[in-house]
Amino acid sequence: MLFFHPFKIMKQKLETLLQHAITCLKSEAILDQEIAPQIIIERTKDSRHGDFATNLALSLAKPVKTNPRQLAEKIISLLPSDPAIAKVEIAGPGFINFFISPDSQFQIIEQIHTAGRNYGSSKIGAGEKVQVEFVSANPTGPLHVGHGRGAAYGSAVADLLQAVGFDVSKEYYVNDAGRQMDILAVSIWLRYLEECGEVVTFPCNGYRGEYIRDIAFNIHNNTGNEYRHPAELVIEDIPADEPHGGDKELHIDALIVRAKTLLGDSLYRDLFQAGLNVILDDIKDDLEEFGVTYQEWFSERSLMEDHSIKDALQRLDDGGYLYKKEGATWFASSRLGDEKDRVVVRDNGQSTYFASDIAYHMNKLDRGFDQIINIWGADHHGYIPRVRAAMLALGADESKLKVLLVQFAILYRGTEKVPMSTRSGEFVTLRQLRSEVGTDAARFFYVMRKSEQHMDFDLKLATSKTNENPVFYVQYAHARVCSVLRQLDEKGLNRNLNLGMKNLNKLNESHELALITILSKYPEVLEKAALQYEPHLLINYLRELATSFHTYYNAHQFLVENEALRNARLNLICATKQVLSNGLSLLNINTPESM
RNA sequence: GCGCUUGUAGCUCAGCUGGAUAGAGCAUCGGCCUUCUAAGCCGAGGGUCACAGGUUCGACUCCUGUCAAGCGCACCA
Repeated sequence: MLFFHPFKIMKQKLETLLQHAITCLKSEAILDQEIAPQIIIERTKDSRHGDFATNLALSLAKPVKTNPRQLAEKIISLLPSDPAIAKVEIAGPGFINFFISPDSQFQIIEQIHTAGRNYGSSKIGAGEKVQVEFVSANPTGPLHVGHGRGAAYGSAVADLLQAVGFDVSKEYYVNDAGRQMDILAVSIWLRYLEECGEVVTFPCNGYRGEYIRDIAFNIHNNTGNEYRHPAELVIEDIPADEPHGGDKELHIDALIVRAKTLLGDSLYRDLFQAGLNVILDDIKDDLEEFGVTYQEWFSERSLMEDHSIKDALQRLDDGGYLYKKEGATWFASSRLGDEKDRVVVRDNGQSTYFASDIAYHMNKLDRGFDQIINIWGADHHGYIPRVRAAMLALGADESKLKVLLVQFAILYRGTEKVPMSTRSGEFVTLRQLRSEVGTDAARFFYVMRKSEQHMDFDLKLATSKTNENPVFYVQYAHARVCSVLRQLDEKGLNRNLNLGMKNLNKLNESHELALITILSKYPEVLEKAALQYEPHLLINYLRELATSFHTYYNAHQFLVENEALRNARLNLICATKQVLSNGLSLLNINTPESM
């Protein structure tokens, strides 16, 4: 039995015992036969309350019409005895507290040793295909620190799900079609023309980042004047830009049209593609260096090229969900919970971004995923009802769709808010952040907070080398165990695994028992963090584990004279090292052997 | 105006889906290195859980209302 979880077995055992007591209560006519109480067994917060507790007496007090403490006493008297349970107590208003026998607790150390890197993993998600789509930033520039949070969170969620047995596929939706990409192409073209020596005024709505100049520079270097046209022709009869009393949208749209006519379809496409490739490659490298990898990079444009959009719209039409109004085609999403209907084909014949998204979700459904998880920036929350409506209209079970929102991190430099806008080119990139604080710290920091929580990210603090960052605290615990093992070696001592396992019962210091209890919680923490999509629970756990270890370290010497005790302690701290390593690795954070 | 999210220590955040005395980290103050790394440990102070009602044995947690902050309400993506 590879995935053996003592805690689960313990809970099941307690449940069986309590069930027995309930049956007795019924046969003694204390409890009505009809009532089937839910037995809830939870971990205690405080070790003085034992290891597990149930509120059964509290919830049954009313139907039984007696006070909870009296009932608890009765229940306890009806419990069969069990060697794994050392003590049962009544506490507070009527809780029943269970104290697990130490022998039973010690088993966990052997479990961890046997399971190794698999300790904590499970199969609860077995047989279920899950897709996690995240980041999916427009390939119009480098990723910034806002995307970083989505990347860290999304990959953590996916990896957690994988660890508990789901068949997970990570995917990036590439918005390689649409107006924003045209604006990118034009921005590159204009910078290119500047490289050629033409004098053009850059549109206020264009992408102004330095990376655009780099791309233009390279294109000019590689292809010479192939894309060159005189500036006069480029701006001839173009409506004025905003600073000159015009409309910036009209201005840039006219420039797009001009670029297409002057360059022709083929050259325009080449330019467009060159920009896309450079930026997308950069994003891929960036994410990979951040420890984020994907199974699939899904192209929006492919949905147009293989007629998926047409097919999807056809399906909506077949269901009677499409209608024409004012030259456009509308999806009657308001009939399916959206606040109003949405355009899917504009009056100029172009399909909207939403139409692509409908096709994309149809494609996801067709690929047979049981769960479709979309991780979006919180600013897109208004978009959820229309996608749900699309799922329904496509005849899908909309509960398959889960949208998890990530609040943007608000950047500060000290007390000063850092303004961010991709267009203005004024942003801190993920790459900058990583090089300043390190990948480990960045990942840890991002995932440390609940995803829907607004997050203040103080660059000054994160970039300062003062190491207030909790990631070091956890890594340090791991490094300390390694250090102890090195010391063992230096002292010419050997580790005797079996001797240690035989003497686990010598671990009776309160610090040791506390540490063992925490180690035993890891599988349930992992399971919960995965099923609730809350990786911060894992971080919290690792911090708690590290604290417990550091406390123990300071209170007791591990490398003691007594060989039996020494090896028992070594087994305990090696189990700790294993769990720290499992947790950190899952989050793609390094586990240094020395610091 | 409508909708979504948030409001917990001076600051940044947890709080196991309704349980026991609301917890960490940072900051402040006081202790601990001839002993396995002091990036550590121990202790102290600090709270009307935004506010007001309600539901029940029991509410930070659920319901209603109010206030405050962020975001969204396109034939943009």
